Amino acid sequence: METGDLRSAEVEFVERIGLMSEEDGLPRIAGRIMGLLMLSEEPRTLDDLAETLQVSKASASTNTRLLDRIGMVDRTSRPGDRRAYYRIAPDALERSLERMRRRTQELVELVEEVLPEVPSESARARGRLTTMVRWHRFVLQELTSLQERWEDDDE
Amino acid sequence: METGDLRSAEVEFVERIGLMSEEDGLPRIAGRIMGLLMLSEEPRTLDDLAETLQVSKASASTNTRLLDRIGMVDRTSRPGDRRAYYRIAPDALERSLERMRRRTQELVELVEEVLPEVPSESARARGRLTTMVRWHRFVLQELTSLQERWEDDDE
DNA sequence: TTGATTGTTCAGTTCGGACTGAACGAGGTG
DNA sequence: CACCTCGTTCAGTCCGAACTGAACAATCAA
Repeated sequence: METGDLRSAEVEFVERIGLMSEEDGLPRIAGRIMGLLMLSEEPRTLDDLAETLQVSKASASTNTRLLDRIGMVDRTSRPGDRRAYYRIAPDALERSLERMRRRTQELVELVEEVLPEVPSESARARGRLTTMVRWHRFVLQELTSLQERWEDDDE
Repeated sequence: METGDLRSAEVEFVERIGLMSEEDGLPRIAGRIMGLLMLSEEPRTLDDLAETLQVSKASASTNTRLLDRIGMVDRTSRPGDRRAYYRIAPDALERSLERMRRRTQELVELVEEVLPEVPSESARARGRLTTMVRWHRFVLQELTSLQERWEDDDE
């Protein structure tokens, strides 16, 4: 088990990723797990994660499951070993973008739903909302093409 | 003062924007203010916002100031009137993108700082981190070009 | 069977940000 | 001056998410 304490620069990195994740709406521990796994040469077990990050096994379990569910980490395994080994999902970056796209899409739908309710006398409001829809649709489309270009370029 | 209660579809919209903002790391009330101002034909005073949203004036004040600071709303004024009138900043959409760019930039710097600390034996980890930097740099650059294309296209 | 090992779930606590009431400051008006 | 109006700030409360300990599967081994 590749445990061992982290060096101070690594601790710092893990904490900063934890804080950034919080701003993203993920629990801090989930972020710390991501940070640690980014730095890890080998996948890590639940106990390893809990011990290295000094959090309870319950938290480690809850948060790895969360990260697994949203596709940010993968569970892997080894022959003759009952434990699960967690690693950063190979497509984690794409998943992040995917999450962003979904959020943008949600906003577009929300605005489109309210638009018919805004009286036609409210010309400024209607114009503003219409622009919002156009903008977010544009962003949505660009994010998709961006990803395609990356995938082409990456190989 | 263009007060008056909101219709139910509008209340629904305002609440949903409030919830989405929370996921973005903004207070719910800040989001509700954004939602309300999106729908408003005229700018609104602090008292108007507080009353319509049924929150304290203190909250309205704190959150309009927050939104003003991050450039999402504007304070406007009228002759012979001491009050401030708040509206969605005309460049609010660009500001959102700006915020996203800053966050991406921060992440790039963070990873670049930790990379030299990762031992050269950790080939997988180093490769992963390097790809992360490349990806986010790519996104950063694309977001900028995206905005330029929008601005050209918009006129 | 008993006893480890691994992981999940749940009840309860903790902690921090959001929100409010109230006091205050800064201007304006009579 | 006294008395508004408008807005900010601060101390304190409240609420909910995050986290933990402990109990509980489930699986394997002896």
